[in-house]
Amino acid sequence: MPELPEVETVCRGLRPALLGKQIARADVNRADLRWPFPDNFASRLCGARVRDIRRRAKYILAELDTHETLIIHLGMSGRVLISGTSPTTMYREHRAAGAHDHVVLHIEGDVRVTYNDPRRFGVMDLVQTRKLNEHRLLKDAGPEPLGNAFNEQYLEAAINGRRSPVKSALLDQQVVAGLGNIYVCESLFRARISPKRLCQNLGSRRISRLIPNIRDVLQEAIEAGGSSLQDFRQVDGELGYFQHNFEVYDREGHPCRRNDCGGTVRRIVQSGRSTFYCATCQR
DNA sequence: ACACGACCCTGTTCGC
DNA sequence: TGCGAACAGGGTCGTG
Repeated sequence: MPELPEVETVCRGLRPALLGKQIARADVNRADLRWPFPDNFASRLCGARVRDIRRRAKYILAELDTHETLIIHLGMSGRVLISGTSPTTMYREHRAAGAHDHVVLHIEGDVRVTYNDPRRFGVMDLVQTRKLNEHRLLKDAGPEPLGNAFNEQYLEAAINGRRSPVKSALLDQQVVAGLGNIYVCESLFRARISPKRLCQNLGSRRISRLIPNIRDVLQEAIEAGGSSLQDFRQVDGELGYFQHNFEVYDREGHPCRRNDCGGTVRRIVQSGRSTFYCATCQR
């Protein structure tokens, strides 16, 4: 579920609840997610104050005043929910502890941040802030697709000579950081590029079309609060709305939405993942 | 170096 | 209604 727009939505929701606030207690309810939690995880969080919250690729980075940064990845099914009982907060009331609530941060002022992840493909780690960029999960990440470094010259060089389909290349987090299956499908549709086209046959015109279409679809999804499939929620429990704007994702057999195209959305499998596209207008 | 499949784990949906 | 197979937005690892 969580690709760049969903992670960005979570970050934006966490900021008002956490910035400048102290973590009074951390309940860590199991030993691991995808990997073990770091040593003394709960005690290192306890008493820390949150100085900054930002996103890099699909990672949430919470910088603490203890010179450490909490790294959170939502995997496929990770969710973050904020609750509170204080009348000064706008969050829904605390719920009973649920299945798969693996970590609960108790924030000063009776606010809770709950991390829930049924499949446990998520990750949490705590590292020295000054070494953040050397972290194994972050050091090889490609440029942010919404940043200036992600431009035509960069992308052309990054995928030049690759033999793989463009779909696979765009899913590679070293090529560009933060895209996932949904937004790659949607970007390729907007750019009218077949997901099966090999990188080496893209040509500069298609590459230049790709850049603004990737940016636009991500920006629009962020503004819609992300996409809610299954039960992805924003941190306050609200749904995201961008799923209503999908043009190909999960629309197998439906008519292509491009004016006068007349094609039908197809589903194929590429490197084990579903790809949705219109073979009539994507070339 | 690159590209692909298997794998991690649980929940939901679909076909019989 | 029950049951197994297929599938799901993530990434890593080993293999050829």
